[in-house]
Amino acid sequence: MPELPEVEVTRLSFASAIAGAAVCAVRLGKPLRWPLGLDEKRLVGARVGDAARRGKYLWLPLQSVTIRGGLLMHLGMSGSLNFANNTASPGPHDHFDLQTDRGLLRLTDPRRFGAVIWSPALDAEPAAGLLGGLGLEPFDPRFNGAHLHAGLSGRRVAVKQALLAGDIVVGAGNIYACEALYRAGIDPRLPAGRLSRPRADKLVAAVRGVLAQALEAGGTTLRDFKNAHGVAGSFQMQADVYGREGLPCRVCASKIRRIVQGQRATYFCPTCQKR
DNA sequence: AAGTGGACCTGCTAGC
DNA sequence: TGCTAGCAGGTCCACT
Repeated sequence: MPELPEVEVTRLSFASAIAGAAVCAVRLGKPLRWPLGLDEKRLVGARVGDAARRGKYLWLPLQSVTIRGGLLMHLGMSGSLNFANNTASPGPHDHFDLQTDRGLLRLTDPRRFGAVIWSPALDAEPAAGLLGGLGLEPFDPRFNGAHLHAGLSGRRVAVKQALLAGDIVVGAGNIYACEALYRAGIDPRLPAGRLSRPRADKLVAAVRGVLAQALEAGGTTLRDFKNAHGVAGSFQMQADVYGREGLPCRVCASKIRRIVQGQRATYFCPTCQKR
């Protein structure tokens, strides 16, 4: 489900409401991708700080007299967070509850590819080892044509897969990688190392543009994405290629094609996007 | 080192 | 109507 816009929309929808809250209880459901890494009772009494985001990870600082660190959360493919006052009893897919004096933060994740991990760090950067290989944030000014071009150079994988890998720039998942390449007029099959410097500039702008627009639309809701207040996103209405196999390109009316790259679906316009 | 494929888990949809 | 195969927004890990 969640690419950067969805994660950021989620963060923005509950961060200010939960900041300063005190943890009253914690409930764990079925196992997620990794264990919490701490006896959950130790979180009780901790104060919640300002929620942050790095890539598709959320960072929730927690501090008490006995602990100091935070929860690194990932929504995987099917996860979503809800923050509300009413304490409905947990459903079969609710696998993490953080009950606070200001409401219940609940992770719902049917496929359980998501994670909630305790990390004794002061911020998300050094947390766990999971963030180590991440590339730049897409809105970081250092993410520019030169950086992208250098990151892609020498790589023989398709540019779409290189974008998805997240070691150059984070945040663009399968939907937005397809959309960005379409906007930049780049064939997703182009070997990464063959992307020219001018086209790298275009791709940087396209990645930013697509993510910014999706952010504004509240993210993409293909089946079940909702922000922490249960509101769906609407970017899917604006997608030019993703999920539009066989439909006419909005620019040239060619049929949008679907191929598979690295076991993931890729959608593109065979006319507008060139090698 | 970079590239590839498998793994994790559940639910929904299309097709027979 | 009911079963099955295939597919889904992510990303780590083992292996070549």
